[in-house]
Amino acid sequence: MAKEKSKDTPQLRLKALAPEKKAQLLDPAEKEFASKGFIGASLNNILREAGMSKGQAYYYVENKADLYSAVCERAFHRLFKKIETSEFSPQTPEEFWRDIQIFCERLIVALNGDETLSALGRSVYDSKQAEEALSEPLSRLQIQFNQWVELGQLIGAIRKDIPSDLLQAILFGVFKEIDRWFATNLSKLENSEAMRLNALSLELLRSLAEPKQTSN
Amino acid sequence: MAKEKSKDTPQLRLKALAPEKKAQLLDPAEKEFASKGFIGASLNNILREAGMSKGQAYYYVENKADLYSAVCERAFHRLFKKIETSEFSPQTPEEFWRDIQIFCERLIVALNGDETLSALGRSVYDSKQAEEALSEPLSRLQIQFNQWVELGQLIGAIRKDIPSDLLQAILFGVFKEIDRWFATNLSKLENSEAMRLNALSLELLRSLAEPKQTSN
DNA sequence: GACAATTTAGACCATCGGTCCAATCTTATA
DNA sequence: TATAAGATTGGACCGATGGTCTAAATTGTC
Repeated sequence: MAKEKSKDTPQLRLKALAPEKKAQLLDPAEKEFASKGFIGASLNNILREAGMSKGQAYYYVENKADLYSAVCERAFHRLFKKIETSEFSPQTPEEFWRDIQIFCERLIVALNGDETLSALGRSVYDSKQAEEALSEPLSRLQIQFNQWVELGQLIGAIRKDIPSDLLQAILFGVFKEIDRWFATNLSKLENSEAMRLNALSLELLRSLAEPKQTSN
Repeated sequence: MAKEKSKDTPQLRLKALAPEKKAQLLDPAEKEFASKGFIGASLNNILREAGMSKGQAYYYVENKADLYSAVCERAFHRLFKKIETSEFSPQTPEEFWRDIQIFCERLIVALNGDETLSALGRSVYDSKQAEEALSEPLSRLQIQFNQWVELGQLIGAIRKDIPSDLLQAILFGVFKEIDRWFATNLSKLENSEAMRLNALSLELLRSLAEPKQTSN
């Protein structure tokens, strides 16, 4: 008794599931979430598409938010496998910002090559609920981000006069708006103009984060 | 026949409604939207609270989004009556940014004095749907904002190397994140620190919007 | 082959925003 | 004042939503 097989939570059961069966649920879910957003996505639709009964799905997933989270985690891994982050250990502000630039470029390339992925990414902004559903993976991302910021501060690439979570929020906010703007306006843009704005955007982020020249 | 009394749309009927009856619907609605957000708010709840039947409510309001919009418009007027915008015709960048600062200070004071109002304001970020529901008043706001930006560009207070809608989105985004951060962190802050960060935030916005020193 | 544990199907639930129309209440006209 | 026409209201009803529950089917074990 009490075999402790520990498959007693939906999340663990999902993790232990055969890949093709996992995909049977997550693939249609990803398509639906990416195209309709978190709130607009219909669970019933997804299940119909997946050919799966409610009882079955809810055996592997806690609720809609949990399904969304699972979908996003999978997509997230897919993205990071594409980016294959190289080592990141800059010694000077110049190196720091060069590395950041390289990372951003890779990110952009990766996202451009996978429309579903980037649509899914943008779906985070669909609603508070979507953001809450991803609070766990997002906070992991934030920790990573924080390490970068701390490193940047250590070598003088990033200002110290703003609470780091506020700075972080601002940078994320700017990044988000730029991302959104490009997502809706890229098609109308000359290629050269697009590249100019791209470079400019990064400079904008940099100018926000850099220490003010006066002191510090 | 065809008397053209023109009360044939819910919006017009609502506008023509006796103030106290209008309040009977909008007051509970405002409370609900402010505390639960656009999506979380329950129409049935609001109607129960208002002591109003569905048929009645839908006679004065097109749908949930329309009700939300009406609530926000009313709150918006309330806010602007508090701010009483003075004339705005700066001649130099210094004057421009001073005026902006004055405006921001008034805005902050006004919002601090009305928690429901600021909660309602923040509810715009609840979801895409909320934003869409307010697209009309928001676009009016944007026109106003654009005029400021154009004026600022004319007198050299605002950069011209970024498409103005992108710049606008970025500034709004930063403003939003700062607002959010203060909303959740203000209580933990020393008063002097709060004031320092407040001034710093404005400088941040300014540094984003100002022309780069090198050229124009 | 028998027993226990895991897995599945899908009826069922409350609630949601929204529709509809018969009943009532106002108003204008004759 | 009687009546017809319009404005207003109540609330039953609708399809769809995310979520629950349980009896049955399947699988694993000895």
